[in-house]
Amino acid sequence: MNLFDRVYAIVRTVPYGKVVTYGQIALCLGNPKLSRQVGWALHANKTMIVVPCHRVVDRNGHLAGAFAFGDGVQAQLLTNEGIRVVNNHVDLSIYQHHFTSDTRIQRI
DNA sequence: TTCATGACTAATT
DNA sequence: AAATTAGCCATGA
Repeated sequence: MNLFDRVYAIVRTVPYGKVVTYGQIALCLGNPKLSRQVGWALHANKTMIVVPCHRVVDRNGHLAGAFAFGDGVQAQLLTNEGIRVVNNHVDLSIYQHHFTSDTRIQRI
């Protein structure tokens, strides 16, 4: 299975109204150093309708740049899910999704 | 095979 | 606190 497909599979598990970090996904892939490839996978993602890549943010809760979705689009999508987005930033302590058992616990 | 690149992260200025 | 540097590694040329 491709790295990309694994990334998509993980991202699809993120529930409505929650977000995850690239590092978390990388950790689920087995190597926390893969965070860049995670972002790259999402960049190459053509099925953004199926894969909720707007729920993926960086370690600080900052949204992706405008180049990825279009200016303000990701913020709007997250807002529609009930997530408070301020200045392209979300509060991870509230909205970060906690992966279950089979995945390692992410740093807080 | 070697080189450059990137939706990242951590450490240093 | 903000900017820069360095490490990371799967792709594509």
